[in-house]
Formats: sequence, C-alpha cells, structure tokens
Amino acid sequence: MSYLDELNEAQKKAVVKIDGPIMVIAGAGSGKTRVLTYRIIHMIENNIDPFNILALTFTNKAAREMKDRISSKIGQSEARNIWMGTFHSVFARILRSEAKLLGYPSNFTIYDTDDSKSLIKRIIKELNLDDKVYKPNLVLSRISSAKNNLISASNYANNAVIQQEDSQSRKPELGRIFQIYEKRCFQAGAMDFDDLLYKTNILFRDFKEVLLKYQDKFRYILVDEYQDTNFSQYLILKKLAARFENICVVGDDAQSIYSFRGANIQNILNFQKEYSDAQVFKLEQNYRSTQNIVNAANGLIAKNKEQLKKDVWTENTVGEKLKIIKTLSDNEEGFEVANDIFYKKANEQRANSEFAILYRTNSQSRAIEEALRKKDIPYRIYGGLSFYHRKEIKDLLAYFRLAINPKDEEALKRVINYPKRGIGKTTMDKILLAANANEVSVLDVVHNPMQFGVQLSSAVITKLKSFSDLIDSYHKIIDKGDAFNVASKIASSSGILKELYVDKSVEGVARYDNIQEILSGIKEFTEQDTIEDGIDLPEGNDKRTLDIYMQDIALLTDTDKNKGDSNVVSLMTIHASKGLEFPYVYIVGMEENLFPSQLSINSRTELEEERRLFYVALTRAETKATLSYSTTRYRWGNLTYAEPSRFLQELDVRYIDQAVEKRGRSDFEFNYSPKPSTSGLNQKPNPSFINKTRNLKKVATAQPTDPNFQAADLSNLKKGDRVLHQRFGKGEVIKLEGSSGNLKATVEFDQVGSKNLLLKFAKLQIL
DNA sequence: AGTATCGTCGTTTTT
DNA sequence: CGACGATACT
Repeated sequence: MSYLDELNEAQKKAVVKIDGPIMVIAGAGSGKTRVLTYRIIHMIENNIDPFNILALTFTNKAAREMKDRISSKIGQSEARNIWMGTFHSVFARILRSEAKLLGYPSNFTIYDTDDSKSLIKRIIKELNLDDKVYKPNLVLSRISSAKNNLISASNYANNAVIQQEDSQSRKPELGRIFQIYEKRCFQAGAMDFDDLLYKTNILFRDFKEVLLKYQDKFRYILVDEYQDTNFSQYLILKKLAARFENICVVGDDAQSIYSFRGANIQNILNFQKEYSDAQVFKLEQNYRSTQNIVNAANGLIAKNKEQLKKDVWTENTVGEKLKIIKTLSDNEEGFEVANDIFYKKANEQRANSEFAILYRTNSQSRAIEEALRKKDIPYRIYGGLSFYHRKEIKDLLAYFRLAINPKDEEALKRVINYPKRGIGKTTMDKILLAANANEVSVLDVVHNPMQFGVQLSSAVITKLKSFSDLIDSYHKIIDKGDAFNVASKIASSSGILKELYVDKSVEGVARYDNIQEILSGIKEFTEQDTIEDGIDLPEGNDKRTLDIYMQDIALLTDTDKNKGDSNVVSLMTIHASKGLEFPYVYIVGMEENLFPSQLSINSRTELEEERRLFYVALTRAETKATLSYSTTRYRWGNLTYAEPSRFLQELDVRYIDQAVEKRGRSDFEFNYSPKPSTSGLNQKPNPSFINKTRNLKKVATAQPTDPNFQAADLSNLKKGDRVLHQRFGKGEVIKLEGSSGNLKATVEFDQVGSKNLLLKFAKLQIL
C-alpha cells in the first residue's frame, strides 16, 4: 500500500472512499491529477474491475497521461480496459456502436465547426435570408446552446418563448434554419460536436436497455474538470450514475472558464444538492507555486462573489514577487518578454521549456513570435490554427471522409472541384438544390443528375460521372487495406499530391510537406499497436484501416498532439494552458478591453469568468509570474490606445515587484519623453519606434507630428463638437462615455473615419 | 469556368 | 490586417 504514503491527508481521504457520490474541490496545483490517478489505482487494488471504470477528462492528452501513469503502476493489460477519454470521444465511440438505433450509420462523420458554419451559410443563402442579420456565427452559437440544453430543432421552432425572443431580435427564421440544419446533418450522416452529447442523451432517453447496459458497465465514474461541464454532459452523467451512484467529480469552481461553450458552473456548485449523501473533500495545499503567486492569486479570486469557500495555501518558498512590465507598443511588449527570457536563460541557465507565454486571444501571438525569432529563441504555439485545420490537410481528409461516408455533404463540396475538374458554382448550385428537393445525398445526384431533373450539358455530366466513379472506387477499397496504403492511393489518384507538387512557391512546398507529414502520421498509425486517444480499439477489432484512423483523429486537437518533449518556449491562450504548469509564466496583453475582453465588461458573471481566467493564468506559474501591458496596440490593422487592465490593480501590492502605475497618472501619456524609469527595462523607445516596426505606409500617410501641437483643455468637450487631432485631422465628436478623468470619446474623423480616443491621452483641439 | 480585384467584416476563448 | 464573398472581367 505504498502508494497511499505518497498522499497528504486530504488527498488520501479522497482516494480511499471508493463508493458513493463524491466531490473533490481541488485548488490550483493541489495534486488533483494525482488524486484521480491514485484513486483509480486504489479501486483496482480493491478488486474493482477496470472494465467497470469510466474516467472522463477534459482533453485527450490528460486521458493519455493518466492512463500512462496508471499503466506504469498496475500494468498495461489492466489499465487498457478502463474507458478513459473526453466526453466527446467516449460518447462518440458509444454512438458509433449504437448508431443504428438512431438511424445513423456507424461510420458517421463528425462535422467540425467549419463544416457546421459552412452548412449554415449555405442554408441561409438557400432561404434567401440576409446573412448580415443571420450571421452564421451567431446562428451556430444559438443552435449549439440549444443542443447543449437539450432543446431539439422542433422544440426550438415550436416554443413560443423562444419564438418571441427571436422575433424580437428580428430573427424569426432561426428555428427554421435549425430544423433544416439538423435534417441536412442527418442526411449527410453527420453529427456536429454538440450532437455527440445531445444524441447520447437521446440514446439514453429513448432506449432504456441501452442505458441499462452502460449503467451496468460503468459502475464507477470519475469526472475531471467538472466545473466545465454543460447541462448536456451533466445529464449524461446523471443518467449513467443513477443506478450505482458511484460518481466522483473533481474540479475547481475558481477555474471555470468555458461558459461560452455552455459550461455551467452551477453543476459543481449544486452537486451536493443533487446527491444529498455526497461527501466533499477539499484539496487546499498547493504544491506548485511560490507563496507570492498563491497569495496574489487568492487575493484576486476573492473578488468574485460566487464560489465555494476554500483556502489555498502553500509550504513553498516565498519566492520572487510578480513583475509588471509596461511598454509602448505590442511589438515592444514582445521584445521585452523575449529579452527577459533571453537574460534568464543566460544568467540563470534556464531551459526554453521552462517558459510559457500566455495571452487572451490567439492574434496576440504574432508580435511575440516575431520578437522570439529575432532573439533566436525557439518556441512552439499550442492551439491556434491546428495542423488539422490547414487547408491542404482538410482537403485530403475530405477525400477520406467522402470515401468512408459518401453522403458527407461538406466533404463533397470541398473537393468536388479540387483539383480543378471543371465543375463550377452554377453546377453545384443546381445539384445541391436537387439533392435537397429529392431528399437524397449529394453524391446520388452527382452520380445521376438527370434522374433528379437537373439540366446540364453532357460535357458536365461526364465530368460529374467520373468524379462519382472516383469516390465509389475509394469507397470500395476503404477497408481493403491498411490506412496508409489506402490513404496514399487516394492522395495520388485524386490529384492532390500532384497539384501541390507542381507548386514550387514557398507556401506550395510547405503544403506539400504537410501532406507528407500527415501521410507519415498515418503510416505510424498503421504500425503502432494501440490507439493514441486514450481509448483502445474495440475488442476483436485490430484492423488499422483508414476509417479507424479518421475516428482516431476527428476529435484530436493540436494540444493533444505529443510533439516530443522538445526544448522550446510555449505560447498559448490561457484557455489552452489549463492544467499545465511552467516555472516562468508571462501573461501578456494585460489591458482593458483585451483582458478582460471588451465583450465581458458589461456583465458581472462574464467579468467574473475573466477574473477566473486570470486566476488560471497566474496559477500556471511555479517560480515567477511576469505580467505585461502596452499603452498602444494594433488591433485589426490600426493603432489603438490601451489602458492597463483592472486586474492589475486588483492584485495586492504586497506581492508585486513594483507598484502598478495607477490609471489616470500623467506619465501614462502616449507622447512619452524619455525620463528615468523605475524598471530600467521599460525605457527605450520614443513613439517613432512604434511606426518604424510597422508597415511604412502608415508612416507615410500619417500627419507629421508637430512638437508644438498643444492639447486643449477638454473638460468642456461635448457631443457634436468639431475637433482637430494631430494625426487624424478634423472630426466630429459623436459619443462621450466613461467617468471624468477617464473619458472616452468616439470621434468621426473626416479622413480616417471613426476612432475611439481616451481624452487623457489624445491631443485634441476644439475647433 | 476560372481568375482578379475590391469591399466587408470581425475577435474572445475550443471539444 | 487578413479571410472571405461578391462582382466583373477573360
């Protein structure tokens, strides 16, 4: 029983109580993964059959790592029988084996967000609706949240309250779009991400014997990151656990950061109400971070109202205080961060892999990357545009998808004219229309357009025929060989390889390389003996065919890819950093309207979520956290002013290196003249630095800066005033907002359009 | 049918 | 800025 000695008292309690409903509230860095792992080991040591254990994690990577640890303690032959994976991958697997009951083929396609969006765009167009009113993104998120709350398309369309809501927002057709969307997915043999959960609920609701089967199988259920589950997931768990009630959820309400995806923090807050005999254990000792980091994070999160009480503490050293870097541009911010890393590496012999740079939005990575490259610091971006989302990869995968599931409409649309086959837009419009009218798959129509009343020239019909023959031939060989064999056959005979090979441009070569990379990935898959997503092959099925490969990667994200333990600096969004830890963490872009995001600052709950996000970011750091902000930043192509984030001021000054410069101080001005700075690192550029590093056009079109340009007293500025700005020229004030000392004006400039200006920065004269 | 060019619009965050 | 769609031209 040596493994129990590796746990503290609280952890031990959470591990040894095997039966009944249990909630573990695990503070950041408190050994949550260890508890989950040891708990499973403990269960197996106590003769619980691994076949009866279901462990749900947030990422496939987390599942794989946990499985590896368990394997190393109890052996792979036992560990492999545990069902372990994300909600999506586990229930996708169940749905595949029960698909027939729902009228789906077991090789159904999983539509990713791009597929869903493209289908929605198509439907909006077919209905002749205005896509400025029915924005595809908005429609998709409406549908998504409906599904996550188990509202079906027909429920949605027939619900009076929803209807009224949608009419009021001038979008009465949302229900109709939803219904068509659902129908089209079904006809294409496709489920989107939300369907994987939604249809699981339907399956368990409508087929009691199926539910019973899985209840009986999964007698012990463990859920990681419970704070980020949504209603649909909650209900699946509730149903599965109803019979034995051996459910253990682990999470931290302070780290709930996925409400935009339907995650409902109430799930964790209400667990005790749900299971009245639930035992609750709290893990409060932090093993990860220094006292300064833990204390700073505690003080911050205390500002949130809604949370379970806990008291995170650490025995670690006090450590260095948090450092705050102020810069004058986003480029300079990148420079300072790269510089800091450079010196830490040199002076303290740190490895690249000890550093992480975290940001709120993916677009912030650019400036950072540039700076790291200049300093020759190797880095890797996690998340962002995933490998699997690159155009050439998606094109090739679309052929695979179509070969596996010939009804897959989105895949077909993608490749029917790539490489060029002379099948254009008009032809496709006719075909899609006919497919819908006749309720058959698109490929059926392609195969025989006349039969469905499509008028086309015989030349086009021949082209269509040869395409559908091609797909048919792929479909026939899909399980007639190993994945690599079939994949390379498709890659070359479809013409994709050739298309990219002849393109000798830099991008073309890169694309060709990417195709080679995915093919060698498939080769690797063909040769390995277990599947890397944390779920092993169904018993008795050890064929390494292309359709199994596609199932394997459909739900993989970039973060899941194991790119070796190469020694590089990690760049990622804060969301992607959840669950990770690094000795040195840089959190960049600590600015109002960026972090917290401007979309969140008007609602208490959303602002609290941003604060939790900051909490997550801070608590990734083991040794030192460095925060940075810039007073200006390029946003969608033009320069904007930025104020330091309110979160900086929420940090207790006792834990930071240098007092945060309070907003409203006069030395915050953009027109900054070099003067002694407290940080040393901060003082370098004058404003020209900002322009030089950007494109030269901007400098050329800008008004020359007049050093004698004086700002007027703006305290009497009001709406409708005409003003003069030294760079933007003349304009009219159309809006004023904010409190005095912090006033923001929206000015419609005659030449350059509308700009938001902070009056304490902007040099304006009233005309 | 295919290509070139222009205008539009947007951004959190991801399974 | 950059992706994408609509438009106009070859």
